[in-house]
Amino acid sequence: MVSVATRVTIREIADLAGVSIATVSRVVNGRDDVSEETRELVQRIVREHGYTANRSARGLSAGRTGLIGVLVPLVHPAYFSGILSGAAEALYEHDMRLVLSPTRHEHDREVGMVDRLMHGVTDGALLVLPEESSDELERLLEQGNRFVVVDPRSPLTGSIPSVSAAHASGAGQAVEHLLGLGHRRIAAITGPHDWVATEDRLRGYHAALGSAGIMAAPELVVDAGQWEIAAGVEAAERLLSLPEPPTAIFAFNDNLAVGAIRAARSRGLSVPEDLSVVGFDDVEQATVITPELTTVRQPLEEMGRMAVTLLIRLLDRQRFETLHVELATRLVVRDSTAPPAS
Amino acid sequence: MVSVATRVTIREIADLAGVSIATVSRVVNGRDDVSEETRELVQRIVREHGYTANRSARGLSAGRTGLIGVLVPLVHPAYFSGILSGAAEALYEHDMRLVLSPTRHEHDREVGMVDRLMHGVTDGALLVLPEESSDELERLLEQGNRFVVVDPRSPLTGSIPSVSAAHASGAGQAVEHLLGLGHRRIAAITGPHDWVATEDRLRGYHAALGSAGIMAAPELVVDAGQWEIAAGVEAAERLLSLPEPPTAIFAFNDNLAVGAIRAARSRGLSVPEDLSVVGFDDVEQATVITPELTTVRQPLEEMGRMAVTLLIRLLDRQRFETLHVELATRLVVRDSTAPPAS
DNA sequence: AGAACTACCGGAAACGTTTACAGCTTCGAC
DNA sequence: GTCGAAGCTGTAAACGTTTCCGGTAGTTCT
Repeated sequence: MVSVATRVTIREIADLAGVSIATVSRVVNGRDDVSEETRELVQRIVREHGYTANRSARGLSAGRTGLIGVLVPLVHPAYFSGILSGAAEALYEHDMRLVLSPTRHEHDREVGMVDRLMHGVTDGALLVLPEESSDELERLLEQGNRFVVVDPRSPLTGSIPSVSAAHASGAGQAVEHLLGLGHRRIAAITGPHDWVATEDRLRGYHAALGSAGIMAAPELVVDAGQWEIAAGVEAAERLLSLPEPPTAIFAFNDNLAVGAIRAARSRGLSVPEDLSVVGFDDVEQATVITPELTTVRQPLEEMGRMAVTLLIRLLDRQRFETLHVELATRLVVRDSTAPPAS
Repeated sequence: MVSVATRVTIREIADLAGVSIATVSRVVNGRDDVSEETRELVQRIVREHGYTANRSARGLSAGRTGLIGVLVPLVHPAYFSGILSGAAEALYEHDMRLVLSPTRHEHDREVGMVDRLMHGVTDGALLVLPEESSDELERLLEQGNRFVVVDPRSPLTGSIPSVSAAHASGAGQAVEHLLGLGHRRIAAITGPHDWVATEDRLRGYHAALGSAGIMAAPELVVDAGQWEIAAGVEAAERLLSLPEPPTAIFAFNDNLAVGAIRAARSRGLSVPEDLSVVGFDDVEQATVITPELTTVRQPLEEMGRMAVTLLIRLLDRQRFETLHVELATRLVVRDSTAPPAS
């Protein structure tokens, strides 16, 4: 019963096949300088014994571990799970694995973590919503670390590879949808103003209004300052107590939209009859609340997959041509929007 | 710009400190057979150069990689993210890392994955909600794999270490709460009947009713067969169209509870005035819906942490006396419950 | 004063791979 | 019939640690 389970090594496979370990290694790694019959023989033995190369040994010898670190703030579960699952799946297809490193709140730890993570543990990393400044990231890159930023929080300088969603275009779609329904007084509840997501969505909002020939009223744009429900409630209350309140609110994420709906309800307004609300993100909760939320879907899984693709390319060839990828967003129309009351 | 960034090795630290690599290794690993002054000298140099042991090398040499795998079905994001973040944090405190392996739908892959994961990659694993039968798990254990099961889906036989939530006690609390409000016709919407979670919660439900001297009416227990919202809607509709409908529903998870609320609302019943609803899990969504859901909180983070504790004990060969840990659940009273209409 | 510890440290062998290099065939061309 | 090239394979040197084993110096005991 004490099967100590000492795993089968390349040595044993080699002996069994009557070849050298070098040959086994070549077969396992798909090199092409092996004769067809040797290859088949070795492959059969490998299969029969369920041999897989010891990753530590491979890591030591070849300098690549097949592990990718993912630094992600666990505070946004609904958001990060999409990215993670996309990334994990894409990595799996390359026989690589994902090492999860939750970046808690403490900033100072973060930059050191990338560093530590890389050393002898992972070949590269995905940084999701990093706190780091562009400068710090640039420095990491120059030190030879290989990573891709997913959904940068601050604008990035040229050479840092990144994947993000088409914030502006998504915001545009949202506003156009509301315009199409006949709304003219369309408010915006924005997130923290130093986030790329906020700035780009704001740009999209203004652009859409502008090309419909509408001047955005400054009092209709309120800064929630965060992404949480409570902030959404508060911002919406400000909007709804205006002398001439909006007939529609575009909230810059789903949480804020939920807050807006709550604020409306507590004033006796019903959504969407008296007020239309659009969110952004399309997290799971969007379909849980009533009415189900019209919102802009971020392609989270796809972002994860794309980030992996970029990173692997980065690791293979040393030079990286495509630096920044922006993935399309799409408006999902549900029940929280309708033509204005009048 | 081609700073190849060759990391500092133990060799260099040793040279710098004028000692052998063996001594550096001892210091770094906190062995006690090093003189105080040598230790301090080495520690200073290590700190100055930011040296960390290459994990691949350590893994090869010592047979331990400091990585543990977590097999988790990514289909339940709200649920797993709590466990993951608890586990990751606990691991971090032991300077270990978490390798994420999403177990998609394909069952056959799962058992092989544990196996593959262990070999030269991780020292052990956490299996969250495994599909495997107790027998298969037992076999894995005997092959020398070290793992802890988190929230077993099927009942486990003796020797498999596991962490789970106090399903029965939580269910009891929920029912007692409803009884305390004055409810007598309390229905249950159960999950898939072969899950431990379902069976235990059912046991708690019956026990609480029983000790209040109430015989559970069989027609008040309906099997949703899954954990999704749609199933909850359907089950609740069956309950509400009974000749003598319940005044309260205990749904076996939050999704089902959301479904129940929807079903009630679409019949013109309002929650909690006409119908009380209690959920189970306390996922993020519970606070998003209106009314906010009264529900039984599972200590997800704590489960993750505890699983790590158990696993690390298992790896250290400190023989483990406690095989199965059950963590307490706690009723969180919010707005979806109230005294019956009378 | 010698023996027996103890505390500390270094040498060197492992750990399981990858890969540069060299060696052996075989074959076509001259 | 020799030469070079091409195709295949084996040898052995890395990769960066941990840890066993042995050695030296100092200390205590008898």
